[in-house]
Amino acid sequence: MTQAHAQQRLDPVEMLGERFAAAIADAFAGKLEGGAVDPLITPSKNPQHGDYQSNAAMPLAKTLGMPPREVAKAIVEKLDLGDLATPMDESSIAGPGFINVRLKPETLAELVGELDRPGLGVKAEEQQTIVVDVCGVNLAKQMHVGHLRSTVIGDAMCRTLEKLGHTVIRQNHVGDWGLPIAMVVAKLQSEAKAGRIDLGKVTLDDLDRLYKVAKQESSADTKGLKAVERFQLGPKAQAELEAQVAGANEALEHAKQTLVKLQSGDAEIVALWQKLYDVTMGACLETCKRLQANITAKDSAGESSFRDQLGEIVQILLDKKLAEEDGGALVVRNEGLEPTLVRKSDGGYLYATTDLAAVRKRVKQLGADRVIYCVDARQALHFKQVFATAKKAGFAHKIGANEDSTLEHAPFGMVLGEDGRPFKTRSGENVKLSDLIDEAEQRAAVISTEKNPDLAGDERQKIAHTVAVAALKYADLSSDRIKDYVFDWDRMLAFEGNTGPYLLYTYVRIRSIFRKAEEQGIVAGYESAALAINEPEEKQLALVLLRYPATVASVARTLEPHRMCGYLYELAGTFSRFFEHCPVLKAETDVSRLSRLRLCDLTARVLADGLDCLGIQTLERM
RNA sequence: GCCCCGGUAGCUCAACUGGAUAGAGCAGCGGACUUCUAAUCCGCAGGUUGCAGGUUCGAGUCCUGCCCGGGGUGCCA
Repeated sequence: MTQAHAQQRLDPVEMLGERFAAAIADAFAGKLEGGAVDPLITPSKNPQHGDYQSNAAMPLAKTLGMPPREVAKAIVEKLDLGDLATPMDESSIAGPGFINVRLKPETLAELVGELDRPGLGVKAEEQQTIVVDVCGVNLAKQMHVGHLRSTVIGDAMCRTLEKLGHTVIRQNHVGDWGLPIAMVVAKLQSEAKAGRIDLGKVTLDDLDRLYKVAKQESSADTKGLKAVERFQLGPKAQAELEAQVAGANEALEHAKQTLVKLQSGDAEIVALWQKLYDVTMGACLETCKRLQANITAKDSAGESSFRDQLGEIVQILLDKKLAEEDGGALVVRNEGLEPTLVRKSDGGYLYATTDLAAVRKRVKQLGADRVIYCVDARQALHFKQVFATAKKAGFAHKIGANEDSTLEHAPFGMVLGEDGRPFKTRSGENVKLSDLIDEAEQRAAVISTEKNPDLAGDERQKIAHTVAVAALKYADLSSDRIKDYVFDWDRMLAFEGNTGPYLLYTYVRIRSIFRKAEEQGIVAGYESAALAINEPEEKQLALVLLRYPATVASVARTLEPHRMCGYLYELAGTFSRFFEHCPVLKAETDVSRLSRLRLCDLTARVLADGLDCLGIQTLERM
């Protein structure tokens, strides 16, 4: 038996699918046009209906013009499930034509045994090179909850894709270029010259503050001025606003000049920019590390790295007659979309231009078959425009490929506070990601002290960190990413419900069994013990375990990590019920004890592997 | 104005992309601990899936039109 064949036998859905497909082809030979019929096998929701079911009869009834139960009957008559399942007959058909299957206990044991391998049954897919846009920090800005989502969700996608054998390249598209950055550079320069800031000691907090000041200073209150003029609010108000507007225009002009210097490689300005870059990225990568997100310096690919290609990109668009002039600017028009601005009337480029260059690099240089953007949902229109334009311009065509690489936006919603408005501090500032992690750790330490006072201080700190990060990340991953989600400390750190801590706790309980088993000297030999799936709780556990490989695949397909969370939560719950009803160490027979130990071990490994897909680490104790 | 995304139990969320009686957790009520870590488990109660039509053997899921909320919308990124 080949490895591939051994793997193929693993998933009951596929195994049953093959048998059902054969039965359908046999039963309706000559009556069905065009290829194989999907046997529509799915695990049964309700154990009363069996373990698996085929829903194929109903849609077939339509094309065949027969009553669905007749179709089901004809399928069952031709069905050869061999020794996989208990015998099938008319009583296997229910409702409008569901065909219910119950696996034999021995078959179930064999399948679980096959799952119990190093890869846990996860099948390597046809290998692709996949570029994932993650994190997306901006220079001189603290990371906030928006970056948390891109980082955590993006990293989870990457890990899941890697688990399936793909080559994943993370790209942190750092916002490190353009007028806003030049504004901060200009401000940093003037502050340093005035002796108000020490360039050797500058922190991200300093830069964040300068950013806000600079932005404030260079945004002219022309609306205010117009209002004052229109409503004649007095010479004093008018003079103040005129001064503000004049000052802002001056600051803006200065920033533009700084940008020109930066672009032309002025040594002093470039050094200041480099300072900005180093300070920001140092803090960003440190935060990624604390979050156990696998994003490092080598993944950084800032907007600045495309600065010399923007003219060329636009030239290609012109050569291909895709870009046209409109009001002095250059736009690309795509069917059903707003025009995409790729060059301003003053000759400057826009973020669409940079993103087009990035698509080209990712596909042609990095060799991406699939490019995924884990970015805020508000960018949806922007990405539609970029993708459409990139495809027309040939930027999405991988060298030697037959078709364009897929470009996908995996959007996520906002993080809201308990009041339902964007998550901010009381004073209306964005919450710093590093502060968020600090607070999560403090809260986790308090809870840990309450629940398990015997732990040593340093172990508690370690546990608090792991639990805090798990709670924070899991909260972000466990609901459908497209929706906004409500940030709630108590809920994410709760040990009941669909939370990180609950899953960690389940894992810890299993590990505890093995410590105890070792103390009692009864741990040997469970790895290869015969599995005895007899009790209903054992059976349910086995059935849930078998769904793991398909779950990994579905997360990779849909880019929805919350499916993994839902699965792991169900696994943990099913295990807890098993654990409640089926004594392990005190099992009645040696055979049963070893079998259950093996189930425990397998469950722990699936939990750990699934959490690893999400970028969450496990613990031995908590 | 146009486009995109949401609307499911009092609250926070699921529902394997059209399948059987819409499921969890919290909050409420009632049970099970000299434990394999009770940070758990069992039970009760809680629903016109925003509204109205339509397609289908079957709709929370698909199509149309409304209502509510959020977001986006050529010279910021």
